[in-house]
Amino acid sequence: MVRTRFAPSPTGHVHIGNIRAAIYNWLYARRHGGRFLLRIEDTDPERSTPEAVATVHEAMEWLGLQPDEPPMYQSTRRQAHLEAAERLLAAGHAYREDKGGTGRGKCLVFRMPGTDMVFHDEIKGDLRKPAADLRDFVIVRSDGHPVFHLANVVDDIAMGITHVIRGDDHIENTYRHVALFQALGADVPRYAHLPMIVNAKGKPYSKRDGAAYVGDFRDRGFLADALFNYLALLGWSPGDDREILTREEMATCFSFEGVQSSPARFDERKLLWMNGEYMRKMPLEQREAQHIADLRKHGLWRDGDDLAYVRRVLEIMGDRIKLFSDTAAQTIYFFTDNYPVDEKVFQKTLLCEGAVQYLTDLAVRFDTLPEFNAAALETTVRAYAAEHNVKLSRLVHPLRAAVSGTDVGPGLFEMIEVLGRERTRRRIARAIERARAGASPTTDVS
RNA sequence: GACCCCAUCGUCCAGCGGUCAGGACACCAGGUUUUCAUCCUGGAAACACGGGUUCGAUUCCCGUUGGGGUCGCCA
Repeated sequence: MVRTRFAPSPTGHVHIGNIRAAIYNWLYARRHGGRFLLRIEDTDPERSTPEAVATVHEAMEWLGLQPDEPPMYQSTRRQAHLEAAERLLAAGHAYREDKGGTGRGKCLVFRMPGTDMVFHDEIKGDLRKPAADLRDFVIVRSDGHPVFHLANVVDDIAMGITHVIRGDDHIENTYRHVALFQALGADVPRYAHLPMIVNAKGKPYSKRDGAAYVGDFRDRGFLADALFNYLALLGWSPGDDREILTREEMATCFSFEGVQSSPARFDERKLLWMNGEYMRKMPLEQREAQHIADLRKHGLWRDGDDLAYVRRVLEIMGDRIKLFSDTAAQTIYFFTDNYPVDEKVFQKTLLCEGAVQYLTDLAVRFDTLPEFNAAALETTVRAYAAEHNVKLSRLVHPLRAAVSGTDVGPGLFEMIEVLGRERTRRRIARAIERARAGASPTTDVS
Protein backbone atom coordinates (compact mmCIF):
# COMPACT_ATOMS: atom_id res chain seq x y z
CA MET A 1 0.00 0.00 0.00
CA VAL A 2 1.23 3.42 -0.97
CA ARG A 3 2.00 5.69 1.97
CA THR A 4 3.18 9.23 1.37
CA ARG A 5 3.88 12.03 3.79
CA PHE A 6 4.31 15.74 4.05
CA ALA A 7 7.01 16.55 6.59
CA PRO A 8 7.27 20.29 7.17
CA SER A 9 9.24 21.92 9.93
CA PRO A 10 6.96 24.47 11.53
CA THR A 11 8.42 27.91 10.94
CA GLY A 12 5.28 29.96 11.29
CA HIS A 13 4.69 30.03 7.55
CA VAL A 14 3.85 27.45 4.93
CA HIS A 15 5.51 28.29 1.67
CA ILE A 16 3.71 27.59 -1.62
CA GLY A 17 6.60 25.40 -2.74
CA ASN A 18 6.17 23.25 0.34
CA ILE A 19 2.45 23.04 0.05
CA ARG A 20 2.72 22.00 -3.57
CA ALA A 21 4.84 19.08 -2.39
CA ALA A 22 2.01 18.30 0.03
CA ILE A 23 -0.48 18.45 -2.84
CA TYR A 24 1.54 16.02 -4.94
CA ASN A 25 1.88 13.66 -1.99
CA TRP A 26 -1.86 13.82 -1.47
CA LEU A 27 -2.60 13.33 -5.16
CA TYR A 28 -0.25 10.38 -5.45
CA ALA A 29 -1.72 8.66 -2.42
CA ARG A 30 -5.24 9.21 -3.73
CA ARG A 31 -4.32 7.97 -7.17
CA HIS A 32 -3.06 4.69 -5.77
CA GLY A 33 -5.61 4.19 -3.03
CA GLY A 34 -2.94 4.78 -0.42
CA ARG A 35 -2.61 7.01 2.58
CA PHE A 36 -1.36 10.55 2.92
CA LEU A 37 0.34 11.29 6.25
CA LEU A 38 1.66 14.30 8.08
CA ARG A 39 4.76 14.54 10.20
CA ILE A 40 5.62 17.75 11.96
CA GLU A 41 9.39 18.05 12.19
CA ASP A 42 9.36 20.16 15.32
CA THR A 43 12.71 19.27 16.80
CA ASP A 44 14.00 22.83 16.77
CA PRO A 45 12.65 24.34 19.99
CA GLU A 46 13.53 27.84 18.78
CA ARG A 47 11.17 27.82 15.83
CA SER A 48 8.66 25.17 16.79
CA THR A 49 6.15 27.17 18.76
CA PRO A 50 2.56 25.98 19.17
CA GLU A 51 1.52 28.86 16.92
CA ALA A 52 3.87 27.73 14.19
CA VAL A 53 2.48 24.21 14.37
CA ALA A 54 -1.06 25.58 14.25
CA THR A 55 -0.16 27.47 11.08
CA VAL A 56 0.69 24.22 9.34
CA HIS A 57 -2.58 22.61 10.36
CA GLU A 58 -4.56 25.66 9.28
CA ALA A 59 -2.94 25.76 5.86
CA MET A 60 -3.56 22.07 5.30
CA GLU A 61 -7.13 22.18 6.47
CA TRP A 62 -7.85 25.22 4.35
CA LEU A 63 -6.62 23.41 1.26
CA GLY A 64 -8.40 20.19 2.15
CA LEU A 65 -5.20 18.23 2.71
CA GLN A 66 -6.17 16.46 5.88
CA PRO A 67 -3.89 13.50 6.63
CA ASP A 68 -5.41 10.03 6.73
CA GLU A 69 -3.85 9.21 10.09
CA PRO A 70 -3.05 11.30 13.16
CA PRO A 71 0.04 13.42 12.57
CA MET A 72 3.38 12.35 13.98
CA TYR A 73 5.27 14.91 16.01
CA GLN A 74 8.96 14.37 15.62
CA SER A 75 9.73 15.93 18.98
CA THR A 76 8.12 12.89 20.63
CA ARG A 77 10.40 10.50 18.78
CA ARG A 78 13.72 11.31 20.39
CA GLN A 79 14.06 7.91 22.05
CA ALA A 80 13.46 6.02 18.82
CA HIS A 81 16.03 8.15 17.02
CA LEU A 82 18.63 7.53 19.68
CA GLU A 83 17.93 3.80 19.78
CA ALA A 84 18.43 3.62 16.03
CA ALA A 85 21.71 5.48 16.47
CA GLU A 86 22.82 2.93 19.04
CA ARG A 87 22.00 0.11 16.66
CA LEU A 88 24.05 1.76 13.93
CA LEU A 89 26.94 2.19 16.34
CA ALA A 90 26.74 -1.41 17.48
CA ALA A 91 26.64 -2.67 13.91
CA GLY A 92 29.67 -0.62 12.96
CA HIS A 93 27.74 1.76 10.70
CA ALA A 94 28.65 4.66 12.94
CA TYR A 95 31.46 5.82 15.14
CA ARG A 96 32.12 8.45 17.77
CA GLU A 97 34.40 11.33 17.02
CA ASP A 98 35.03 14.95 17.85
CA LYS A 99 34.36 15.89 14.24
CA GLY A 100 36.41 18.83 13.09
CA GLY A 101 38.13 18.93 16.45
CA THR A 102 35.74 21.51 17.81
CA GLY A 103 36.32 20.54 21.41
CA ARG A 104 32.58 20.21 21.87
CA GLY A 105 32.98 16.54 22.63
CA LYS A 106 32.21 13.52 20.57
CA CYS A 107 29.28 13.25 18.22
CA LEU A 108 28.04 10.18 16.40
CA VAL A 109 29.07 9.97 12.77
CA PHE A 110 27.45 7.73 10.16
CA ARG A 111 29.86 5.77 8.00
CA MET A 112 28.92 5.85 4.31
CA PRO A 113 29.20 2.48 2.59
CA GLY A 114 32.30 3.49 0.64
CA THR A 115 30.84 2.46 -2.70
CA ASP A 116 29.44 4.46 -5.59
CA MET A 117 25.73 5.01 -5.15
CA VAL A 118 22.78 5.29 -7.45
CA PHE A 119 19.08 5.71 -6.83
CA HIS A 120 16.15 6.05 -9.15
CA ASP A 121 14.17 9.22 -9.04
CA GLU A 122 10.64 9.02 -10.48
CA ILE A 123 11.01 12.46 -11.99
CA LYS A 124 14.70 12.96 -12.71
CA GLY A 125 15.67 9.41 -13.59
CA ASP A 126 18.76 7.64 -12.29
CA LEU A 127 20.92 9.80 -10.10
CA ARG A 128 24.41 8.67 -9.16
CA LYS A 129 27.37 9.76 -7.14
CA PRO A 130 30.89 8.32 -6.83
CA ALA A 131 32.06 7.07 -3.44
CA ALA A 132 34.63 9.85 -3.23
CA ASP A 133 31.85 12.46 -3.12
CA LEU A 134 29.92 10.68 -0.42
CA ARG A 135 31.22 11.80 2.95
CA ASP A 136 30.41 10.48 6.40
CA PHE A 137 28.03 12.72 8.30
CA VAL A 138 26.85 13.45 11.81
CA ILE A 139 23.68 11.73 12.98
CA VAL A 140 23.76 12.62 16.68
CA ARG A 141 25.23 15.90 17.87
CA SER A 142 27.68 16.04 20.72
CA ASP A 143 24.86 17.49 22.85
CA GLY A 144 22.91 14.32 22.24
CA HIS A 145 20.40 15.69 19.73
CA PRO A 146 19.59 13.56 16.69
CA VAL A 147 20.27 15.28 13.37
CA PHE A 148 17.64 15.75 10.63
CA HIS A 149 18.88 12.91 8.42
CA LEU A 150 18.62 10.31 11.16
CA ALA A 151 15.27 11.49 12.47
CA ASN A 152 13.83 11.76 8.98
CA VAL A 153 14.75 8.24 7.99
CA VAL A 154 13.88 6.60 11.30
CA ASP A 155 10.46 8.22 11.23
CA ASP A 156 9.84 7.35 7.61
CA ILE A 157 10.53 3.74 8.53
CA ALA A 158 8.21 3.96 11.53
CA MET A 159 5.45 5.46 9.40
CA GLY A 160 5.92 2.88 6.68
CA ILE A 161 6.51 5.51 4.01
CA THR A 162 6.73 3.99 0.55
CA HIS A 163 7.16 7.15 -1.54
CA VAL A 164 9.12 10.24 -0.59
CA ILE A 165 7.90 13.18 -2.64
CA ARG A 166 9.71 16.41 -1.78
CA GLY A 167 11.60 19.40 -3.15
CA ASP A 168 14.67 18.75 -5.25
CA ASP A 169 16.82 20.66 -2.79
CA HIS A 170 16.88 17.29 -1.01
CA ILE A 171 18.52 15.38 -3.84
CA GLU A 172 21.98 15.50 -2.35
CA ASN A 173 20.59 14.34 0.99
CA THR A 174 18.99 11.35 -0.62
CA TYR A 175 22.26 9.43 -0.98
CA ARG A 176 22.68 9.71 2.77
CA HIS A 177 19.11 8.70 3.42
CA VAL A 178 19.32 5.67 1.15
CA ALA A 179 22.48 4.57 2.98
CA LEU A 180 20.71 5.05 6.29
CA PHE A 181 17.69 2.99 5.24
CA GLN A 182 19.99 0.21 4.15
CA ALA A 183 22.12 0.29 7.28
CA LEU A 184 18.97 0.15 9.35
CA GLY A 185 17.84 -2.88 7.38
CA ALA A 186 14.74 -1.18 6.02
CA ASP A 187 13.27 -1.04 2.53
CA VAL A 188 14.33 2.07 0.67
CA PRO A 189 11.30 4.11 -0.42
CA ARG A 190 10.75 5.36 -3.96
CA TYR A 191 11.81 8.97 -4.47
CA ALA A 192 10.32 11.78 -6.49
CA HIS A 193 12.05 15.14 -6.35
CA LEU A 194 10.05 18.15 -7.39
CA PRO A 195 11.60 21.19 -9.02
CA MET A 196 11.19 24.40 -7.11
CA ILE A 197 8.80 27.25 -7.70
CA VAL A 198 10.51 30.52 -8.54
CA ASN A 199 9.25 34.09 -8.60
CA ALA A 200 8.16 36.14 -11.61
CA LYS A 201 11.77 37.02 -12.34
CA GLY A 202 12.74 33.37 -12.36
CA LYS A 203 14.67 33.68 -9.12
CA PRO A 204 14.19 31.66 -5.95
CA TYR A 205 11.63 33.13 -3.60
CA SER A 206 13.04 35.30 -0.86
CA LYS A 207 11.50 37.28 1.95
CA ARG A 208 11.39 40.33 -0.26
CA ASP A 209 8.95 38.69 -2.67
CA GLY A 210 6.32 38.37 0.01
CA ALA A 211 2.98 36.73 -0.67
CA ALA A 212 4.65 33.36 -1.11
CA TYR A 213 2.90 31.92 1.90
CA VAL A 214 -0.32 29.99 1.83
CA GLY A 215 -1.79 32.17 4.56
CA ASP A 216 -1.20 35.29 2.47
CA PHE A 217 -3.29 33.94 -0.36
CA ARG A 218 -6.08 33.04 2.00
CA ASP A 219 -5.95 36.50 3.57
CA ARG A 220 -6.06 38.15 0.18
CA GLY A 221 -9.28 36.41 -0.64
CA PHE A 222 -8.22 33.60 -2.93
CA LEU A 223 -10.25 30.42 -3.00
CA ALA A 224 -8.59 27.28 -1.67
CA ASP A 225 -9.77 25.25 -4.65
CA ALA A 226 -8.29 27.75 -7.07
CA LEU A 227 -4.91 27.81 -5.34
CA PHE A 228 -4.93 24.01 -5.14
CA ASN A 229 -5.71 23.71 -8.84
CA TYR A 230 -3.16 26.32 -9.86
CA LEU A 231 -0.37 24.87 -7.73
CA ALA A 232 -1.08 21.34 -8.91
CA LEU A 233 -0.77 22.49 -12.52
CA LEU A 234 2.41 24.42 -11.85
CA GLY A 235 4.84 21.74 -12.88
CA TRP A 236 2.37 19.00 -13.68
CA SER A 237 -0.18 18.40 -16.37
CA PRO A 238 -2.68 15.61 -16.90
CA GLY A 239 -1.21 15.09 -20.36
CA ASP A 240 -3.97 16.84 -22.24
CA ASP A 241 -5.16 20.44 -22.36
CA ARG A 242 -7.44 20.41 -19.36
CA GLU A 243 -6.68 23.14 -16.83
CA ILE A 244 -9.66 23.48 -14.55
CA LEU A 245 -9.83 20.18 -12.73
CA THR A 246 -11.46 19.02 -9.54
CA ARG A 247 -9.33 17.26 -6.98
CA GLU A 248 -10.99 14.00 -7.92
CA GLU A 249 -10.19 14.50 -11.60
CA MET A 250 -6.59 15.26 -10.73
CA ALA A 251 -6.40 12.27 -8.43
CA THR A 252 -7.52 9.89 -11.14
CA CYS A 253 -4.82 10.91 -13.59
CA PHE A 254 -1.90 12.06 -11.45
CA SER A 255 1.43 10.55 -12.35
CA PHE A 256 5.08 11.51 -12.11
CA GLU A 257 5.34 11.24 -15.89
CA GLY A 258 3.43 14.48 -16.16
CA VAL A 259 5.68 16.28 -13.71
CA GLN A 260 8.12 18.77 -15.16
CA SER A 261 11.73 18.53 -14.07
CA SER A 262 12.59 22.17 -14.51
CA PRO A 263 11.64 25.01 -12.18
CA ALA A 264 8.30 26.77 -12.72
CA ARG A 265 7.58 30.45 -12.35
CA PHE A 266 4.69 31.47 -10.24
CA ASP A 267 2.32 33.60 -12.34
CA GLU A 268 -0.14 35.42 -10.17
CA ARG A 269 -2.17 36.67 -13.14
CA LYS A 270 -3.04 33.15 -14.10
CA LEU A 271 -3.91 32.33 -10.52
CA LEU A 272 -6.19 35.36 -10.53
CA TRP A 273 -7.89 34.16 -13.69
CA MET A 274 -8.34 30.71 -12.24
CA ASN A 275 -9.72 32.19 -9.04
CA GLY A 276 -12.28 34.05 -11.13
CA GLU A 277 -13.28 30.82 -12.82
CA TYR A 278 -13.89 29.16 -9.46
CA MET A 279 -15.57 32.22 -8.07
CA ARG A 280 -18.01 32.27 -10.96
CA LYS A 281 -18.99 28.66 -10.47
CA MET A 282 -19.67 29.22 -6.82
CA PRO A 283 -23.29 29.95 -5.87
CA LEU A 284 -23.86 33.23 -4.06
CA GLU A 285 -24.92 31.54 -0.83
CA GLN A 286 -21.57 29.85 -0.64
CA ARG A 287 -19.53 32.95 -1.07
CA GLU A 288 -21.56 35.65 0.62
CA ALA A 289 -19.97 35.12 4.03
CA GLN A 290 -16.54 35.87 2.63
CA HIS A 291 -17.74 38.91 0.73
CA ILE A 292 -19.32 40.16 3.94
CA ALA A 293 -16.09 39.54 5.83
CA ASP A 294 -14.35 41.95 3.49
CA LEU A 295 -17.11 44.54 3.89
CA ARG A 296 -16.82 44.23 7.65
CA LYS A 297 -13.08 44.64 7.46
CA HIS A 298 -13.60 47.94 5.67
CA GLY A 299 -16.26 49.16 8.05
CA LEU A 300 -19.09 48.74 5.55
CA TRP A 301 -20.88 46.03 7.48
CA ARG A 302 -21.88 45.59 11.08
CA ASP A 303 -23.66 42.62 12.60
CA GLY A 304 -27.36 43.19 12.32
CA ASP A 305 -27.15 45.06 9.02
CA ASP A 306 -29.61 44.21 6.27
CA LEU A 307 -28.51 40.88 4.82
CA ALA A 308 -31.12 40.99 2.04
CA TYR A 309 -29.65 44.27 0.82
CA VAL A 310 -26.13 42.86 0.65
CA ARG A 311 -27.42 39.90 -1.27
CA ARG A 312 -29.11 42.18 -3.78
CA VAL A 313 -25.85 44.06 -4.23
CA LEU A 314 -23.82 40.87 -4.71
CA GLU A 315 -26.43 39.53 -7.06
CA ILE A 316 -26.28 42.45 -9.44
CA MET A 317 -22.49 42.54 -9.18
CA GLY A 318 -22.60 39.17 -10.90
CA ASP A 319 -19.14 37.77 -11.54
CA ARG A 320 -17.37 41.09 -11.53
CA ILE A 321 -15.67 40.49 -8.19
CA LYS A 322 -12.78 38.13 -8.76
CA LEU A 323 -11.24 38.23 -5.34
CA PHE A 324 -13.03 38.40 -2.00
CA SER A 325 -10.67 41.13 -0.91
CA ASP A 326 -11.94 43.32 -3.77
CA THR A 327 -15.52 43.29 -2.52
CA ALA A 328 -15.50 46.48 -0.47
CA ALA A 329 -13.60 48.50 -3.05
CA GLN A 330 -15.99 47.52 -5.82
CA THR A 331 -19.22 47.99 -3.91
CA ILE A 332 -18.47 50.83 -1.52
CA TYR A 333 -21.03 53.24 -3.04
CA PHE A 334 -23.82 50.83 -2.13
CA PHE A 335 -23.01 51.19 1.53
CA THR A 336 -21.99 54.78 2.14
CA ASP A 337 -22.34 58.22 0.61
CA ASN A 338 -18.72 58.76 1.42
CA TYR A 339 -17.37 56.89 -1.60
CA PRO A 340 -14.49 57.98 -3.82
CA VAL A 341 -15.34 59.94 -6.96
CA ASP A 342 -13.20 59.37 -10.00
CA GLU A 343 -12.44 62.95 -11.10
CA LYS A 344 -11.65 62.02 -14.66
CA VAL A 345 -14.91 60.20 -15.05
CA PHE A 346 -16.79 63.03 -13.39
CA GLN A 347 -15.36 65.62 -15.74
CA LYS A 348 -15.83 63.55 -18.82
CA THR A 349 -19.44 62.65 -18.15
CA LEU A 350 -20.88 65.50 -16.12
CA LEU A 351 -19.12 68.58 -17.40
CA CYS A 352 -20.11 67.97 -20.97
CA GLU A 353 -22.87 69.77 -22.76
CA GLY A 354 -26.36 68.92 -21.66
CA ALA A 355 -25.47 66.60 -18.83
CA VAL A 356 -26.69 68.82 -16.03
CA GLN A 357 -29.96 69.51 -17.81
CA TYR A 358 -30.55 65.84 -18.48
CA LEU A 359 -29.92 64.91 -14.89
CA THR A 360 -32.18 67.65 -13.65
CA ASP A 361 -35.02 66.47 -15.87
CA LEU A 362 -34.50 62.80 -15.11
CA ALA A 363 -34.43 63.43 -11.37
CA VAL A 364 -37.89 64.96 -11.64
CA ARG A 365 -39.22 61.99 -13.58
CA PHE A 366 -37.64 59.52 -11.15
CA ASP A 367 -39.40 61.28 -8.30
CA THR A 368 -42.79 60.84 -9.87
CA LEU A 369 -42.29 57.16 -10.72
CA PRO A 370 -45.00 55.03 -9.11
CA GLU A 371 -42.68 52.02 -8.97
CA PHE A 372 -38.99 52.65 -8.40
CA ASN A 373 -37.56 49.59 -10.13
CA ALA A 374 -35.10 48.79 -12.90
CA ALA A 375 -37.73 48.24 -15.58
CA ALA A 376 -39.53 51.51 -14.86
CA LEU A 377 -36.25 53.41 -14.67
CA GLU A 378 -35.09 52.05 -17.96
CA THR A 379 -38.40 52.88 -19.64
CA THR A 380 -38.19 56.40 -18.30
CA VAL A 381 -34.64 57.02 -19.43
CA ARG A 382 -35.25 55.52 -22.85
CA ALA A 383 -38.36 57.61 -23.31
CA TYR A 384 -36.49 60.76 -22.37
CA ALA A 385 -33.73 59.88 -24.82
CA ALA A 386 -36.24 59.44 -27.59
CA GLU A 387 -38.05 62.68 -26.81
CA HIS A 388 -34.87 64.70 -26.79
CA ASN A 389 -33.32 62.80 -29.61
CA VAL A 390 -30.10 61.95 -27.70
CA LYS A 391 -28.24 58.70 -27.57
CA LEU A 392 -28.97 56.60 -24.54
CA SER A 393 -25.32 56.59 -23.58
CA ARG A 394 -25.41 60.40 -23.20
CA LEU A 395 -27.78 59.87 -20.30
CA VAL A 396 -26.45 56.64 -18.91
CA HIS A 397 -22.89 57.75 -18.35
CA PRO A 398 -23.66 60.94 -16.41
CA LEU A 399 -26.21 59.05 -14.36
CA ARG A 400 -23.78 56.32 -13.47
CA ALA A 401 -21.08 58.79 -12.52
CA ALA A 402 -23.56 60.80 -10.45
CA VAL A 403 -24.80 57.88 -8.37
CA SER A 404 -21.63 55.77 -8.05
CA GLY A 405 -18.66 58.04 -8.69
CA THR A 406 -17.17 55.60 -11.16
CA ASP A 407 -17.68 54.30 -14.67
CA VAL A 408 -17.58 50.61 -13.91
CA GLY A 409 -20.15 48.49 -12.17
CA PRO A 410 -23.32 46.52 -12.64
CA GLY A 411 -26.18 47.41 -14.96
CA LEU A 412 -27.18 51.02 -14.31
CA PHE A 413 -30.89 50.52 -13.79
CA GLU A 414 -30.51 47.63 -11.36
CA MET A 415 -27.90 49.65 -9.58
CA ILE A 416 -30.23 52.62 -9.15
CA GLU A 417 -33.06 50.38 -8.05
CA VAL A 418 -30.89 48.84 -5.35
CA LEU A 419 -29.59 52.25 -4.24
CA GLY A 420 -33.19 53.37 -3.84
CA ARG A 421 -35.11 56.52 -4.60
CA GLU A 422 -33.85 58.65 -1.73
CA ARG A 423 -30.21 57.97 -2.20
CA THR A 424 -30.47 58.39 -5.95
CA ARG A 425 -32.21 61.76 -5.62
CA ARG A 426 -29.61 62.95 -3.14
CA ARG A 427 -26.67 61.89 -5.26
CA ILE A 428 -28.01 63.34 -8.47
CA ALA A 429 -28.62 66.65 -6.71
CA ARG A 430 -25.15 66.64 -5.30
CA ALA A 431 -23.63 65.83 -8.68
CA ILE A 432 -25.53 68.66 -10.33
CA GLU A 433 -24.31 71.04 -7.68
CA ARG A 434 -20.74 69.92 -8.13
CA ALA A 435 -20.99 70.08 -11.89
CA ARG A 436 -22.27 73.65 -11.75
CA ALA A 437 -19.47 74.66 -9.44
CA GLY A 438 -16.82 72.92 -11.49
CA ALA A 439 -18.06 73.78 -14.95
CA SER A 440 -16.79 76.69 -16.94
CA PRO A 441 -19.42 79.23 -18.13
CA THR A 442 -19.19 78.04 -21.70
CA THR A 443 -19.84 74.43 -20.98
CA ASP A 444 -22.50 74.98 -18.37
CA VAL A 445 -25.65 75.08 -20.39
CA SER A 446 -28.17 74.93 -17.62
C1' G B 1 35.36 26.33 -7.26
C1' A B 2 33.64 20.91 -7.08
C1' C B 3 29.52 17.67 -7.87
C1' C B 4 24.56 17.27 -9.65
C1' C B 5 20.00 18.92 -12.18
C1' C B 6 17.45 21.75 -16.01
C1' A B 7 16.46 24.23 -21.12
C1' U B 8 9.29 24.65 -26.51
C1' C B 9 5.58 31.44 -27.34
C1' G B 10 6.57 36.89 -22.06
C1' U B 11 4.51 32.86 -18.36
C1' C B 12 2.47 27.69 -17.36
C1' C B 13 1.84 23.22 -19.96
C1' A B 14 1.15 19.51 -24.80
C1' G B 15 4.67 17.20 -28.10
C1' C B 16 7.72 11.40 -26.59
C1' G B 17 11.82 10.83 -35.19
C1' G B 18 7.99 12.94 -40.18
C1' U B 19 2.85 18.26 -36.83
C1' C B 20 0.77 24.39 -40.89
C1' A B 21 4.80 22.96 -33.39
C1' G B 22 -1.16 22.62 -29.99
C1' G B 23 -3.84 24.70 -25.46
C1' A B 24 -4.18 28.23 -21.33
C1' C B 25 -2.84 33.02 -18.86
C1' A B 26 -1.24 37.76 -20.29
C1' C B 27 -1.21 41.04 -24.63
C1' C B 28 -3.39 43.40 -29.31
C1' A B 29 -7.72 44.13 -32.81
C1' G B 30 -12.98 43.56 -33.72
C1' G B 31 -18.12 42.11 -32.22
C1' U B 32 -22.07 41.79 -28.24
C1' U B 33 -23.43 45.01 -23.78
C1' U B 34 -25.88 51.65 -21.17
C1' U B 35 -20.18 51.18 -18.48
C1' C B 36 -17.20 47.34 -16.60
C1' A B 37 -16.94 42.13 -16.21
C1' U B 38 -18.69 37.97 -18.98
C1' C B 39 -19.19 35.99 -23.87
C1' C B 40 -17.80 35.43 -29.28
C1' U B 41 -14.21 36.13 -33.44
C1' G B 42 -9.43 37.10 -35.13
C1' G B 43 -4.02 38.36 -34.34
C1' A B 44 1.02 38.63 -32.81
C1' A B 45 4.19 35.25 -30.05
C1' A B 46 8.60 29.66 -29.03
C1' C B 47 11.76 24.68 -30.21
C1' A B 48 19.00 28.80 -26.59
C1' C B 49 23.56 27.78 -29.78
C1' G B 50 27.06 24.34 -32.25
C1' G B 51 28.24 19.55 -33.63
C1' G B 52 26.88 14.63 -34.55
C1' U B 53 23.24 9.89 -35.29
C1' U B 54 19.35 9.36 -39.09
C1' C B 55 16.36 9.39 -45.44
C1' G B 56 14.47 12.93 -41.75
C1' A B 57 15.43 16.00 -35.83
C1' U B 58 11.90 20.29 -31.26
C1' U B 59 12.23 15.04 -30.16
C1' C B 60 18.24 10.65 -29.51
C1' C B 61 23.86 11.58 -28.27
C1' C B 62 28.03 15.09 -27.21
C1' G B 63 29.71 19.92 -26.33
C1' U B 64 28.82 25.43 -25.49
C1' U B 65 26.00 29.05 -23.22
C1' G B 66 22.46 30.26 -19.72
C1' G B 67 19.62 29.15 -15.28
C1' G B 68 19.17 26.33 -10.66
C1' G B 69 20.47 23.01 -6.56
C1' U B 70 24.07 20.98 -2.94
C1' C B 71 28.58 21.28 -0.58
C1' G B 72 26.80 22.46 8.55
C1' C B 73 27.36 18.92 15.04
C1' C B 74 20.39 23.71 10.07
C1' A B 75 16.05 21.44 8.35
